Amino acid sequence: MIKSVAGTRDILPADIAKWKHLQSIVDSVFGNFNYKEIRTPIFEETALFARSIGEATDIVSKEMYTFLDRSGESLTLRPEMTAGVVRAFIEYSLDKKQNLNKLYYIGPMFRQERPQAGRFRQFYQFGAEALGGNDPLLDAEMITMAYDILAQLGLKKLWVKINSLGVPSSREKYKNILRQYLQPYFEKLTAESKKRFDTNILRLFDSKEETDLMIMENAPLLIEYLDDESLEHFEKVKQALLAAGVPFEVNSKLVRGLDYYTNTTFEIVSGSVGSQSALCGGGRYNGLVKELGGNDIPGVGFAAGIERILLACENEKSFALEDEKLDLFIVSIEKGLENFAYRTAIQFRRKGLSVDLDYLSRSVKAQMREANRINAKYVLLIGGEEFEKGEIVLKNMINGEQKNFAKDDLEKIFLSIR
RNA sequence: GUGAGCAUAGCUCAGUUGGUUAGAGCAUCUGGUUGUGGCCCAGAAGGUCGUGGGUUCAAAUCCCAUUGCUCACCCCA
Repeated sequence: MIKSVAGTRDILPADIAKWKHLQSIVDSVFGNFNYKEIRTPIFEETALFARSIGEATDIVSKEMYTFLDRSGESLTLRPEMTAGVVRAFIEYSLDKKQNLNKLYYIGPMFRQERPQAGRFRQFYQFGAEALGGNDPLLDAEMITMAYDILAQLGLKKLWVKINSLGVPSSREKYKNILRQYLQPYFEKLTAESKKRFDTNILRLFDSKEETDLMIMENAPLLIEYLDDESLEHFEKVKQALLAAGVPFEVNSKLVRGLDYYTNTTFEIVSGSVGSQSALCGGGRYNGLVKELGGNDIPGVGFAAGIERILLACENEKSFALEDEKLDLFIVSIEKGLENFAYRTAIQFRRKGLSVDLDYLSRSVKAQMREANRINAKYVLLIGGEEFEKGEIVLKNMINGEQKNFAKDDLEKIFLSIR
């Protein structure tokens, strides 16, 4: 048997309602904040991701689905969406059409990692990008939208963590200070952390090893080395979040793995999923548009993992959806009525009712069971004595009441169903 | 890439120290008087016990290999 590829999954009809529910909340919240949807290709030139996300990041160095197409060009299935959105933004000079572009997206992303709870190789994200503004209100707006969407899904166990990474120059200065602090302890670090010392020294803060944690206990914090402007920006973000009533905690150890972040970074974690607890993450990326060949335009954005969010919703039973109902099921009491049944079904369907009928030549009892199984609100019984008299029977499946109608008086039947 | 655990019916799982035709619940299907659902009752169908090898008189059960899945590390959404 051929099965779906590891780390990919099918969303079966039984699960679709949950996805649509989430999507409708996403559309409405982003719409209320005046964000416009953008759709970009699922694959891009490999160089786009290498330049934006960062050559040395895990995503680029070992997780991308990269392939050569038939002309020999290196293409990559998008591992995240910001790069593609910024590419489109530059390609179509969206900054010339309006000063501030507020965009959102929803769709599949691809990363070749080991699957585990809340982590897939094809996974869905929604997210937003605001390009063209450096206002801290926009940073706060991102966090607020993400929080509102999760809250509207009924999630409770949420923690919003925010931090500021400052501008690249102050961050580099700080990294040197951190290196100096760690130098004497280097030999005591775990093997994993020794590696991080070179690749991404900030990550040492979220090591899970006791010995590393003890060493990091007294390490200097980035926030103490922020330039005044970054500090002021961060302060305004916090004020705006307070104004919006979004609970948050400053976590000066919060580091995000993508190279392009500047100033604000944030993450919302859930206590209701496994160890992959970050439901969404994002931050400001003021150098990215320029890095990708555009003008020097600031940006801020976030992405959220839909599978993780739905997992949290499931575990918290955060929302319940009504069973789907069918307006009408048509039961044929005897054979030979196929054309009448079919024509009737089509007429009601074209009037906007959801209608189904038996395609398997089943007994009346089996047809009734089927009507019940699929939650039909009404059943139309055709055939038998009534049919010979020119009548058909409409049965209300909620209260069991039956009513006869002239078989060609579909308008009246339609009105009593609606 | 590293580590651990688990593979029995469509789904969730039982299966005693290896011992007859491998079970249950749910779901499915058929019946319970001619043409009427839900609840109830009766019955049916459905499994080469992941795959391959080995030990044994005898393997779902023990051993080895292999594949798949799950969870965790790394990292991230």
